[in-house]
Amino acid sequence: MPGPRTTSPPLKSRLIEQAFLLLDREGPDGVTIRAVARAAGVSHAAPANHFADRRQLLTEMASRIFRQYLDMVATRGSVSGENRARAYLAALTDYGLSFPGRYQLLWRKDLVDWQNPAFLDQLNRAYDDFLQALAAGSRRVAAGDQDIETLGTAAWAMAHGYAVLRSTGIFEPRSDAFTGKPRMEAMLDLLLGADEDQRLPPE
Amino acid sequence: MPGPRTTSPPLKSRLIEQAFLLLDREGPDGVTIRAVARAAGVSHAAPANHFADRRQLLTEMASRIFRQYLDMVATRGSVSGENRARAYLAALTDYGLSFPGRYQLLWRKDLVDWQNPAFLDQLNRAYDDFLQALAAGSRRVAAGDQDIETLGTAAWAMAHGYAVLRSTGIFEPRSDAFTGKPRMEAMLDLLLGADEDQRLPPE
DNA sequence: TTATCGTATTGACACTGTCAATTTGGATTG
DNA sequence: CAATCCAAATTGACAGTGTCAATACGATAA
Repeated sequence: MPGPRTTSPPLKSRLIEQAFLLLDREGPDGVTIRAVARAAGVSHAAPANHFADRRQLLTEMASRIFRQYLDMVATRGSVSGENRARAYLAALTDYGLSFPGRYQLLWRKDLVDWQNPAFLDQLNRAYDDFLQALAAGSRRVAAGDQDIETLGTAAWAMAHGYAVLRSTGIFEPRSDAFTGKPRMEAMLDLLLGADEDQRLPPE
Repeated sequence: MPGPRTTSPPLKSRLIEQAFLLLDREGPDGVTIRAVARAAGVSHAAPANHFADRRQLLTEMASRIFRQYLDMVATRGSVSGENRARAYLAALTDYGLSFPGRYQLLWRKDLVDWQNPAFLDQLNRAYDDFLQALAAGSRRVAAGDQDIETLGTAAWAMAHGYAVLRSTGIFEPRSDAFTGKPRMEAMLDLLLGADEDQRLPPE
């Protein structure tokens, strides 16, 4: 039996596709059920068959966004040779600046259901992996005189905060005055140490 | 003649008062023009005489919130004796955790007009003061081998990021495993140095 | 008294999310 | 093949929202 012959791309995927276009163009508030339906060429109530409500649509989008971010981390880590912990952090701000709408959505608790088990599990798994990579690359943690969670929280908060503040326009993109490195790299050096776990030669 | 007999407190201040009640109870999205008008006991279009649109109301609220934050910084600095830079950072997360709705509003670019000159000026002035305090308390900056803006950006981003992530519930309130200090303090130690610019005895 | 002008009210419009009732069309039966 | 069934899409409605236009109100000024 040759499987169910799908007559056209299922509406659900078309809806999500259009929703992402709206998200990138107009931000989270532009993603209304009715606008998505219009963009997909269906009636305003058609999406209700695939998403219980607006929050569920946005939660599903957030889940995909997070997966996309993790892909970026994996790619970056294996390509540039920087250690995995730094890849997590640098990719976070890079992603936030490349896709402001998607990034903003991720942290809008009112629009995304953080209690969603799939989403929560994905996030916890990533954070644990990040902490492990961080511990492996830090001399002070290895020596046992530094709380890995404090370091991890500090680094994650810094990367996230920088992404948010850059995307609001409060911070300008500048380089460190002494090293010439991009600001984010210099900031990570401050926290993680410029001398430890560097893989690239100082050029 | 005993002065102009004001029949009742001016509507504008009553509106803002009710708006803050709504903000604290329901978050930024609960502050609708109509809800504020209802709470103040006037018709739905009455606020239009005092705020051109919803964005302007929320921008005015954001301005007051920022001023309130600066007051908290000043009080904290003069009471605890910690240096001014640390007071800025600690107060930021404290405020964010004490008033989640107000803090969330501050960073909602879609709801608050960051280009508002008064608001922008207030923010820049505070940030410059923060940088100056930071420079005064840092040996490495004083020695001239550390970009003060990188340090300031890192610290500000970290404090803001931590406030946001704590208020979403991603991070739990815990103490540093080695020093026993609150997490935020331990994080600041990582960045600013635990040994420099400490005013309080180690108890 | 009359005129004026800032302020509040009423009413409307286009938009939103969500629910109920209905239609549709393809697959699954008898 | 024809009858049935059922998921999926449509239509229509309701209560909200922000915002605009026209109106009514009231104190002050002439």
